[in-house]
Parts: sequence; structure tokens; C-alpha cells
Amino acid sequence: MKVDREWSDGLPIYRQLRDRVVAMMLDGILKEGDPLPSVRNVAAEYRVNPLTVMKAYESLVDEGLVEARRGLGMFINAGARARLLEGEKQRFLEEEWPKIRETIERLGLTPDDLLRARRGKKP
Amino acid sequence: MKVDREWSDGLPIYRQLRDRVVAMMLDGILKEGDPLPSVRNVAAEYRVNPLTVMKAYESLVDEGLVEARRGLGMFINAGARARLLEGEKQRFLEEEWPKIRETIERLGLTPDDLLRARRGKKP
DNA sequence: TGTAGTGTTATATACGACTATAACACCACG
DNA sequence: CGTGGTGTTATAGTCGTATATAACACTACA
Repeated sequence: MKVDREWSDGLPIYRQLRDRVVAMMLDGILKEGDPLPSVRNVAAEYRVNPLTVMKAYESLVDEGLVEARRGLGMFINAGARARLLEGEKQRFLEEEWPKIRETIERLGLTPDDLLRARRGKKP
Repeated sequence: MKVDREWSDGLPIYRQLRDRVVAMMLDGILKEGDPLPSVRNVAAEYRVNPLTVMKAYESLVDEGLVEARRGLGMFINAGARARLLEGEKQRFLEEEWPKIRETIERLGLTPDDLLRARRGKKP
């Protein structure tokens, strides 16, 4: 499986890794009680330093979303999804969305532009 | 005028400076033919290193949006706004918006949530 | 001519993110 | 018990961002 050409943005890798795990939790790919992919595995898969993965996982521990059991792995806490959903919702609406809305207005983009933006390119 | 506490995000300052100038161009605050605020002034105003401002302005020169006249200043090129608008539109729709849309769906946010997000907080 | 404004370049320093390499600590299981 | 999986920590080096300080090059204008 090819997993190259990630990390294209200007965001730190550990931040992107954290976000990716969060996305998997929200999408139900990782359920509560499940173990996270091991630090070493992720590091190898994505050709990234183990410490970088650790840093990403640490932030999840700090948020109280996962728990580390030495010698076993990192496991998703009960209630993680609900808490995460609420927190991310609020953060998105209060911090990201206002900027996005401003950009949209500045560029003069119509709802129509935004809706037809996924599939076919500009006709 | 207080201008403290900027640069709160995780984006490099020179990137944020560049984006701020671009926003002013799109909003019509800076018109074509106008000079950009001088490197030294911006550096002093925002309490930032002149080289950091230079780096931001350099990227605008590289994009062909402004032109540097030694001893005079940096001036906005003719046609800059139109070209900028088109470029930013495309970049936003192709690179940013898909991710944003994904996040919105993942969080289960409704159009209603997004519309009422500016003024009054959650009722 | 000189002065004050502009962009431009040079040197050195600091810090954070990321990497490479290695070792340590713990647990399940045969 | 050992082996192989897990998380964890340590040391050291690279690179990009940003800093401080200083000097250089050019232009308008009095």
C-alpha cells in the first residue's frame, strides 16, 4: 500500500498524525476500547520517526482520549468519541469556521461554487 | 493602536504576513499601483524582524503580484487583483474546501449550525 | 550635495520540529 | 524462563523559522 506524499501542508507531522487518529475515531474506524496502531508500526508505515508518533499519541493522552498501558499499547477510553465530538464541534465553529467564512466572502464564492467543487472541475 | 497578540496560529509569521497583504488587496484596501507598507514600518509596527517581512514580500514578488523598486518601495502590479482572485479561488476550492467539507460532515454539523455560528453562541 | 526614506544583503544566534540511533521498562505467551 | 511485542527515555544532529545587529545600495527632495 502506498502511503507516500503525505505531510504536504505546513502543519507539523505530529499534529497531522493526531488529527488523523481523531478522524478515525469520529468515523468509527477506531472504536472505544480498541488499541491504537503501535508507535513502531505507524513510524514504519509512514516512514516517520517513532518520537514523532509518540508526540502525537501523547497529545491524545493529555486530552484524556486514550490511555497508555505499558507493554500492551494505547487504548481508546470509554466516552472518548462523545467528548471528542463535542470539543471539536465547538473548536471548529468558534475558531476555524469564522476565518473560513471570511475567506469565502473575500473570494466572492457562491454556495453554488462550493457545492459543485468536488466532482467535475470548472466547466 | 494595539497590534499585539497576533501570530497565535501554527503558521509561520512570514506566511501570515503574506496572507494579510493578500487579504487587503482582495478587500480593496490596497489598490493596484499602491505602495506596500515599507519593510521597516511593518517590522516596527508588528515588532517583527525586517527579514521576516522581507521574506513575506519576496513571496509576493515571486508570485508576480508586486514589484520592488529599489529606493522607492514595493508596488502592486497592474492586474494583480484579478490574477490573485482567480488563483486563490482555485486553490481554495481544490485544496482547502474538500478538507473543510470532510470535517463538517465528520462532525455532523448542519447548515443551520454553520449559519448561526457568528453572532449569538449556542442557545 | 546631503539627508532621509526606500529595498537588500551579511553574520551570528536561538529555538522548535524532526530525524537517527540506541537503550530501557513492561507485559503476554509459549 | 526467554522471546517478541508494547510504551518510554536519552543523546545528538539537521533544518526551517525568527531573531539581533549592522552595513550596503538606491532614489527623491530640499
